[in-house]
Amino acid sequence: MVRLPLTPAELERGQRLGALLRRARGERSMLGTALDAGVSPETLRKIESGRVATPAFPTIAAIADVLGLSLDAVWAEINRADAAAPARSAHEHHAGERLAL
Amino acid sequence: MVRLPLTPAELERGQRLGALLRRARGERSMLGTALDAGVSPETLRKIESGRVATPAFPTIAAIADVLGLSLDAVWAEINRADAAAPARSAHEHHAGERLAL
DNA sequence: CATGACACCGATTGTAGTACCGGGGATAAC
DNA sequence: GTTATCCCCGGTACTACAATCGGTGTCATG
Repeated sequence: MVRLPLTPAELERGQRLGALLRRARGERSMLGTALDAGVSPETLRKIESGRVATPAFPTIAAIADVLGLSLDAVWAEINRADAAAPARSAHEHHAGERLAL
Repeated sequence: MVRLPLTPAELERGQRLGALLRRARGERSMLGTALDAGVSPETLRKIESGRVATPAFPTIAAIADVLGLSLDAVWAEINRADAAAPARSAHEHHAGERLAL
């Protein structure tokens, strides 16, 4: 394979990521949030709607920064319900447990 | 534009990200680290060598997880020397200051 | 010397992220 | 009715990532 299609588990994690960001945005406008984060409003909308499952690290970091979210907390949260679905490697042994800051 | 080419600032940030990860890996083998994180060894090598400037959020999160790194600390660190280079939006006002958990 | 394991590199392939362009709907103000 | 703002959506375009396949070099071991 050259670029593995996203697994169902990754797609669901993308959904949780989007829902988390939308919740954290609260009353703020999507447009202003996107501009403050330095990303396109369409990009933010696609991430929030879960249509972009694995966004770039700087993109999520910038958005989390604007929303006052901890990246570690975000990562831990969206992996909460992911235990039963092995990602792509048989080496997967314990993901989401070394999050202490 | 449709998909802006990476800016020099983003490329340099990618270099810092790679250097940081390589430093954090220490004596551990690149192969084992990549497999533990569930990513391809080539992918980890490209990230560490700075040839992939904006990796996916889950990719960096998985690697940081294996290395015991805080994502917030990583993001803050690689943005340290980035103040003089405006990213892509004039809205950029203060990046890397809301990292408290 | 040969073998194996590890790191590095160049080239290639295919999917996916980012962003722009319209258009649509809903609300509120003038 | 018009204007404005905000959110949502489908389609499109271009770049970048993720991964595989060879090949090269090194170092340790047999």
